[in-house]
Amino acid sequence: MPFSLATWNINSVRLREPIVLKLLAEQGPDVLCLQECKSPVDKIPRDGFAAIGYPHMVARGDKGYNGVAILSKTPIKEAGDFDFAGLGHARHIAGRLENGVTIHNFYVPAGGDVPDRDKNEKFGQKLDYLTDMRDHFHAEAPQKSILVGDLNIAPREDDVWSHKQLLKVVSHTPIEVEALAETQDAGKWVDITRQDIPDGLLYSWWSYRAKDWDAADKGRRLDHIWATPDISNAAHSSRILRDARGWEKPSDHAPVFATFDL
DNA sequence: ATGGTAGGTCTCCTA
Repeated sequence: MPFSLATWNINSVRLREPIVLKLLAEQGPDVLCLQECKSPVDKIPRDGFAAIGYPHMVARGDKGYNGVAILSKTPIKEAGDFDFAGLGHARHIAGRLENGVTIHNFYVPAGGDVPDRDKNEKFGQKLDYLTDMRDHFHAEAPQKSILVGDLNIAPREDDVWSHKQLLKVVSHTPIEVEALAETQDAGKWVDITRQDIPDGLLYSWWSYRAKDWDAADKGRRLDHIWATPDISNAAHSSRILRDARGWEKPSDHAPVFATFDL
């Protein structure tokens, strides 16, 4: 049975309920993973999602920050949540589908503006978060699993609009790229988006601060879909729905999709 | 080099 999933940093699920509904109605992924819901779990507008065919949800939430949720057409069971780096933030939720696939939904800390942990505590927290992710997946090899989310790192030169100009910009510094690679290696995670689309510029985020995000096109690929080797061959049809960045009251992220024949 | 926009919330913090 093929099943499709999408991951989307929604930047307030309550404010953007209309475009979440639009995405679900028009694209119909079986599973939608959201980050930056910025809502307590009991205030997520789940009735609206249920009404159009997504009655199942697992989620974690903080009051005004962070927050992750997995919406599903079919039943999904909670399968744990991590508090990496001991931040006490709602940045991860895992769910298990009836087909036995485990989905990890992450919102990795953005890391502040200065890429130096001595001058910027947030950057240290980001690196610590990635170290704990790495250690976890090293200690316990994930199987039949998909890891998605806003990982807040654009690893490849063609994942950013200018590799050279972003080398010292948080999200594309060599130390972050290395930390992400170590996390990926520790779980033997396969980057599904780049497995399907190996060549060319690919972005999932464009700053709100650009005058004309579409024309300037100064994007970064911060949002990822990874899978374990036992199911990575089943993946296909990856895409990024750039159109959604231009919708009414948009998120600054576009949703990333993949399909798995399982 | 700087400042630009957006969301949430006990007015500034986070991205």
